[in-house]
Amino acid sequence: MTQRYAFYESPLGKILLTASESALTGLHFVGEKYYPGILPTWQQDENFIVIKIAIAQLGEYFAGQRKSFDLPLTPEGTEFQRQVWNALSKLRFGETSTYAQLARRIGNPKAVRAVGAANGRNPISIVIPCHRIIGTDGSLTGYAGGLARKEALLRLESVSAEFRLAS
Amino acid sequence: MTQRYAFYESPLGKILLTASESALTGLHFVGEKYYPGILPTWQQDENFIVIKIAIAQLGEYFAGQRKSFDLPLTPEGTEFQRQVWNALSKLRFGETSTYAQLARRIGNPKAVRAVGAANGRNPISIVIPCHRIIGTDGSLTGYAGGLARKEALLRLESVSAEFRLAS
DNA sequence: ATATAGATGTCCGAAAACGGCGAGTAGCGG
DNA sequence: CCGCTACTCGCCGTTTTCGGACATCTATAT
Repeated sequence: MTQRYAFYESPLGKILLTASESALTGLHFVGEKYYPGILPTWQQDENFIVIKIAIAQLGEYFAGQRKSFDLPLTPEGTEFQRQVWNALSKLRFGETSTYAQLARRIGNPKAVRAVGAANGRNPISIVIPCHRIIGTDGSLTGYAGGLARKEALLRLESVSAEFRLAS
Repeated sequence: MTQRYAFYESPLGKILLTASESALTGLHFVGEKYYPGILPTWQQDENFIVIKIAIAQLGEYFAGQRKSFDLPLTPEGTEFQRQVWNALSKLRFGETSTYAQLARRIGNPKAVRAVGAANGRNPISIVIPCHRIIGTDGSLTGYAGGLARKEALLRLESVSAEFRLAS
């Protein structure tokens, strides 16, 4: 099963999209913490249907016209990670939650730190909204793409980011 | 141990009274500086014996008919605070004292400022007469319920407030 | 197997800030 | 000089803040 990929120039920097035959498998800011790189066997194809749709929806999202994504996704990870990402996906545009709440949500209330780790390994940024998770004390704490991007995304979703930073 | 409470409309404003099973635990002007608020678990009961007596005696006090209160009290606070409130209670109607004198009285002559703080946290206003404490230079300096009320109480006790203010 | 690190949260102790003050000093104007 | 005001500084308990230690759970690397 060959992977296709393409780049998209977002307002927050260049993004790499990767797709399997039938679904999106990755969405990473170029050069971010866990940036996967490109294998020689992959083929670049910005017209591949899944990728095309993804890029279109991203455009709308950054323009403030879209509040939820509608795309086939197959994020690859362990059982635990998929639980976390699953719970993540239920957060809607503009909502935020904390690592502790998320841990409770998946029925593993003490696995707070593990949730943080899993959150960081989210392979499909933005679409799986790992940026909506902040610390219990309101601090942003971290983001694979850099805190600046996390703040920008939250601001885009009109969650008063300044307020949170002020505290 | 559930708390009961009731309100009393005094000439100086609405007052919240709270009581434990056997004694008065609080007496605050509504909205004053350290106003405690009401917890959902408390029950309103203006006919509870302790509260009833308190209200009756307050009525007499404000009418100028009563010069000392006769009520079971259990003010909650630290060791130091209870010392201060205890010493306070020995001041009689019409008497005044200073923060410095009070500090000496409890054998901690240098804790003047701390006495001021403890004074401010008095949970049972009027009955524990924190309003009878003024600055060494005769100024009223402060009152959780507002200086106007302090002055009014002192005037009610016929301590020539005008004289003190004039100086 | 075992050890280690991570996009956390809680707890506890130390340290600093904060008051319902007073005494002491320095400036001002009578 | 005298009286008054304004300001600084020491004092002490309480409250708030801050920082480090630890608990806890997964994934990754030996």
